[in-house]
Amino acid sequence: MAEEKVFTISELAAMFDISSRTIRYYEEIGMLTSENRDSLTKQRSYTNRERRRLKMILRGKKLGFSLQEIREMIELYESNPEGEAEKSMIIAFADSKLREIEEQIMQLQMLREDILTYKEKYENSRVKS
Amino acid sequence: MAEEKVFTISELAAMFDISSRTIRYYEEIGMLTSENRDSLTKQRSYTNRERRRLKMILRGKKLGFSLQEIREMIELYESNPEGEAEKSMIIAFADSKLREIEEQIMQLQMLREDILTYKEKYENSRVKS
DNA sequence: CTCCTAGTTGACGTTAACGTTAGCTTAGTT
DNA sequence: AACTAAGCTAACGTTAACGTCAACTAGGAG
Repeated sequence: MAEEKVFTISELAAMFDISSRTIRYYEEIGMLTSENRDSLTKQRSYTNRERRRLKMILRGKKLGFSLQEIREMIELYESNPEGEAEKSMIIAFADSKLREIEEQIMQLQMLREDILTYKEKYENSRVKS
Repeated sequence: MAEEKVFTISELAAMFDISSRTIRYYEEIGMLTSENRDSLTKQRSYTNRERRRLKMILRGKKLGFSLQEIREMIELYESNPEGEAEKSMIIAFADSKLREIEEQIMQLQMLREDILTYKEKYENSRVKS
């Protein structure tokens, strides 16, 4: 197996155009982990696994979810349910999130239509170039 | 013309399930106006026009936009451009917002797919009822 | 050895978006 | 007349999500 590439905190920050502080903050509140820190220098290092996790967090943010909501989704995503009851709970949670997301998509499409209509109003009133 | 119905602040708040304070706050930062306040009691009253405006604000919030961004969109929406230059600016702004929104819709659809896939994984592993 | 760069840990500062409380007025009961 | 409900202003409080700054350490470059 190829040695997996690891990143420093500022490399990771640059990738997503955020600050190092933001990454440390996410760790502070337990949304990101940095195991295998250099035992001497205490420097953090990140693997692709953490990079993907961070990407999920930032996607959630862009969609308007709070870090708290994102945390719940991710925890669910990475949970390993034991019994049938837990599985059912997960499915129920997923369903409710799905409805939320579908509602959001619909609203966005309506907003899109509104803006389009609005825009056309001005395009049609322009002088022919 | 029929007399237009007006609402008190708490009626309006109840309609949208928000607090009166929130409405006053929106006025404070200039996103909502309440003309025609009772000259003696200083009580605010709202017409359908303001109700629609509030609805737009709340829709924006649900979609994850900040009040500042929403303010810009509404200002644009209600602006009355004079020359061709202004119209072009409005159209350009609308286009950029449209791209933003379309991107957001795409991301949401991807998230939706992810959740669906994830959910099916658990549904298929359940015992037949 | 000196300097510079990157990183670290506190800890306090900041902004948006309201919540909460106090003290006052007015309108409508009882 | 006393009380209650709804609203008002002014002002301080709160939470999320970082920004910023100080004081320190380790690893190279020259």
